[in-house]
Amino acid sequence: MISQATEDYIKIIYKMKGNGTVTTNSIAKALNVTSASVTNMLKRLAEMRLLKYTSYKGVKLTKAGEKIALEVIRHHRLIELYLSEIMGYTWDEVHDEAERLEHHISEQFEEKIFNMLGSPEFDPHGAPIPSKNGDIPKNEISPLTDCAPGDYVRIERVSDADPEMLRYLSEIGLVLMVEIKILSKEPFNGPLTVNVGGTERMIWDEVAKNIYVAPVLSNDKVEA
Amino acid sequence: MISQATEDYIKIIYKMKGNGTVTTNSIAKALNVTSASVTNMLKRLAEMRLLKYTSYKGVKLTKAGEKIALEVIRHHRLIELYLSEIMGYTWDEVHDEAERLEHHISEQFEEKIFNMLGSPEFDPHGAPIPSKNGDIPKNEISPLTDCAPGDYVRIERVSDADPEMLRYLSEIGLVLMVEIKILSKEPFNGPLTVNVGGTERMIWDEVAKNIYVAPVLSNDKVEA
DNA sequence: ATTAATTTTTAGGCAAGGCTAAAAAATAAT
DNA sequence: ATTATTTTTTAGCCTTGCCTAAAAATTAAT
Repeated sequence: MISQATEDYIKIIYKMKGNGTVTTNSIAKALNVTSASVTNMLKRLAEMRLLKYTSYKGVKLTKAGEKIALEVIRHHRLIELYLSEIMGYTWDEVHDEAERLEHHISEQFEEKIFNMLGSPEFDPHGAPIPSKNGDIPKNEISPLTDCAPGDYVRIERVSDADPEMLRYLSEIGLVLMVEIKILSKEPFNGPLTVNVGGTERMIWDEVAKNIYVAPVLSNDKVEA
Repeated sequence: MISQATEDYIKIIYKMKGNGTVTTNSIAKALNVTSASVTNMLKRLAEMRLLKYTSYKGVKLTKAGEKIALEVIRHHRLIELYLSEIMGYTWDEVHDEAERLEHHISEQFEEKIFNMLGSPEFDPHGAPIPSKNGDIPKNEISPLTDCAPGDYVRIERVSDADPEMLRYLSEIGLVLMVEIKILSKEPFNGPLTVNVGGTERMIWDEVAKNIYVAPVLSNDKVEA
């Protein structure tokens, strides 16, 4: 049996591999443990052949490790969607519940909710749900912070990490699939002003960082 | 935070208090650990004031311990019912899944499924679901083994421990709420013959032990 | 009432997964 | 090219929960 701690380490390492080298320190921060604990654990995970670990250098998941990461992430996102779609959770409530349950559901449970949800590809925050064999649904998105005045975009994904932030976002109407128009943008990571459903809103960096968008073609149908 | 091991010990102790003294050995057998491990754990649980423990004598849950037991059992039975009613599990599949999940759902999750199920009182095997404040729904049932020829009874509860047994029982039509007539019973724990939906069946001790029934009044409505 | 059998506890260990404090390595700054 | 700083690793310790083997207590049997 594979422990919860193991799954947590593997998952976080998988998630961090996007932004540069995965260091002992960064793992420690992400998991809220000391670096010493991380070094210790990395050695054991390397023993189990879930990752390659070279002292002082860094860490890289093996195929086996990546498989586990994707399974856990699949669980997490399916559960989030299930809680939201079937059980009436709001999108700020699903993360914490999923974070625990992801380690404890059976394959059967996974299959059942996958079918009940109609083979979904994205979770309530727009994150892709890895398929059973590890494929990740693609969608072309870019950070809201990269937008320029005049852009007309649709919100395709938000970070699920901070419930407070999610509540704030729904309050001001920034939910998935909403289309917004960028009105202005200040330099040096300054705030954007956008039009959301007729209302003008200001979105500063700390908020914008959590939002990913895709361009909307003004006359979708015609150009498709 | 209260560990899974703790919950498992407390739950099993609670369940065993019905049949006489709860001994170190009986706990060990039920949990599939050594007696030495049990002694060790009991000392720690006593420290936590979840039970009273006197060496060589026995063990008794405190109010606090009992509260935990009831919470875990409530979780277990609500989850079993949810899996069966909402997710389409069969009654032999629910126990194992519930056994894991019972330790990891939130209060919110508990409340949601409780409401989705319409404030249920019994799980798919007829076991009572303790209420939030620890009350246990009563129903008057007796072991099938206590029946006498001529009795006309309804199956009100079955043990959920053995999936194989549960599959067998459904196969021969012995499911909850089914009414059966006792045709004969051999002495010395010998087999019973019963009439189940028109078919005559033989039920021997090992099977009958798992079944609990309540008498059916031949003309319910009139006598009620 | 002893002896025999059973049950329970003690003693000592082990693996997971944390921690702190100190040492060592790598990186940055003069 | 040293010195200073930051990062990482070692070393040693702790708790939880499990184990085995031996000792002690209890219960059963003569």
